[in-house]
Amino acid sequence: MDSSILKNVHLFSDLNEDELDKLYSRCDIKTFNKGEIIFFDTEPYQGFYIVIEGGVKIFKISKDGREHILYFIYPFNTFAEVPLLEQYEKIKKDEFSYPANSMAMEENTKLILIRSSVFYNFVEKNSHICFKMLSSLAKKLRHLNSHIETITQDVPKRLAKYILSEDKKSTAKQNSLIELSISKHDLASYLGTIDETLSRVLKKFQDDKLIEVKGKKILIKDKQALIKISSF
Amino acid sequence: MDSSILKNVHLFSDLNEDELDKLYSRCDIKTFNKGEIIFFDTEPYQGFYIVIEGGVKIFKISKDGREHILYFIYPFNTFAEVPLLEQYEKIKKDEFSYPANSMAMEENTKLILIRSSVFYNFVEKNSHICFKMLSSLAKKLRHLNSHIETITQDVPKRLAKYILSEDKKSTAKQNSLIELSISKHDLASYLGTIDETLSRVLKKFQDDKLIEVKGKKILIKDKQALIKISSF
DNA sequence: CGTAACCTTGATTAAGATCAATTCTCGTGG
DNA sequence: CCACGAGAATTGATCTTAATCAAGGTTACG
Repeated sequence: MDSSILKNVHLFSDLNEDELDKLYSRCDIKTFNKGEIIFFDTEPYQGFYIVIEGGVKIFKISKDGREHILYFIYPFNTFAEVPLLEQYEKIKKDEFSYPANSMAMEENTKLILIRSSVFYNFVEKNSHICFKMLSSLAKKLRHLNSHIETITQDVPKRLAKYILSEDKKSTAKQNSLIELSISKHDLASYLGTIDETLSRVLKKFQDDKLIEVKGKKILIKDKQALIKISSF
Repeated sequence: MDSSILKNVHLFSDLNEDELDKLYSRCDIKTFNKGEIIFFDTEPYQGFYIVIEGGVKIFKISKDGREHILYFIYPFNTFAEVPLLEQYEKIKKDEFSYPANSMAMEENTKLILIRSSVFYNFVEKNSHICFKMLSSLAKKLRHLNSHIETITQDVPKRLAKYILSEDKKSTAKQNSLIELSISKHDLASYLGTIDETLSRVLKKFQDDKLIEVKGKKILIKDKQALIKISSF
C-alpha cells in the first residue's frame, strides 16, 4: 500500500503526487479485527479516520445497553470529522471526545488515522479541501435527516425502505437479488429494533411473497408492494 | 434594519462594513406570520435562510400525516444550507430541493434569504467563511446525533432530557423555572410523540413532584430525579 | 463433528398511539 | 366587562406494535 491509495478518497482527489506523499507519510495506518473497538465516545479526540479495507459501524449505546447504529462506513469514506471541525473554532481546547462509538465489522479492517494537527496543516496549504469537506458533511446531514424520518415509522416501513435503498445501489431490474453487507443483528440495530422483531418482519414479508430470504441474500419478488409499504 | 444586523451571524462575524453592505444589498428580506410555510421539501432550492426575528421549525411529514420536528431555529442562526453545499460539487445541477419543510412559529418572523449564487460569489472572495460554515455544520451533525439517541429512548426519558437541556440554557440554580419557547404541540412533535402522551407524562412528572407546570412555565422541583430518569 | 455465534419462533407484557369526549384559555366583539 | 367560540390541552378507554423473556434451531468454522 502506498500514498496513491489516498487518491480514492474524495477529500484528497485533487491533490498531486507530492502532496499525497507528504500527507501519507504523516498518517497512521491501523488494522482492526472484526468486533474490535476503534474508539469509544468517551475517548479524547485524536483525529478522523478513513476506511481503506473492510467496514466500520458507528453507534451509540443507551444506558440500558441497547446499541443504535447511525452509519456504516465503507472503503474510501471518512468518519469522525465532527470534533475536528468544532475544534477549529475553539483553538487549543483539547477536551473534545468522539461523538459516538465505532467498531470494525470485518476481519482485517484497514484504517488511516489523520490527526487533527496534520489536517489543519494541510488545509492551510490546500484550502480547496474545505469545500470537499463541506459537501461530505452536507451528505452526512442529509443521511441523518432521512434516518430520523425512517426510525419514527414502524418497523415494516423501515425495513422496506432499507431493502429498496440497497436495491437502488445495485443494478436495478425487476426481480433483483441483493446481498446484505451486514449481519442481521447490525441491520436490526440500524433500523432501531431488535433481532427478534427483524426476524419476524422478514418472515412476514416472505409469507406475503414480497421477498425471499436465504442467509444474507434477499430476492425482491414484488417491488411495487415494497414501495407501497415503505411510503404509506 | 441595516447591514449591521449581519454582524450577529456567526458566519459573517469577521466581515468588514463594506463587505457586509455588499452582501446585505444582495439579500432578500422576508416576513412570515405564525403558521406560514417558508418552504416545503418538494420545492426547488433557492438558497439558505437566516432568522433575524421570531423562530422557525424544521420538520418532516410522514405519509400518514404526522409531523416530526428536527430543529428549532432562532435569531442569527441559519437553516437549509445542506443543498447549497451539495450543489457546490455538482455544478449546474439545479434540481435540488429543500431537505425538509419549514414554518414560522411566531408572528412577524423575519428572515434573510441568501441565494446560492450570492453565497458562492461571496465565498470566493472570503474563503475563511468556509471554516465557519464547517463548524456550523459540524454542530448540526452533533445535534442530530444526539437527537437520534434521544428519540430511540422512551418518552419520559426524552422529556426529562429536554427539560434539563432547557434548564442548562437558563441561569441554573436549584429550583429553576423555565419557560417553553414553543407550544406543547411542537414539543410533542420534537420529542417524536403526540400531544396526549406528552400531556400524560407531564402530569406524571407533576404527580411525582418532579416539576410544576403552569401554561408554558415549568418549575423544576427535583432536578436530581429528572437527571436520574434521563440517564437510566 | 462439536461448539459457539447467529437466527428464528412462541408466549407474554408494556409503552404509547388512537379514538372520543371534555375542559381550559384566551382573544374578539358585543 | 362579559360572553362567545376556536384552538390548545387534558382525560379516559381501547387497541396496536414491538420489546421482553425463554427456548429451540441453523450455520459456519476450527
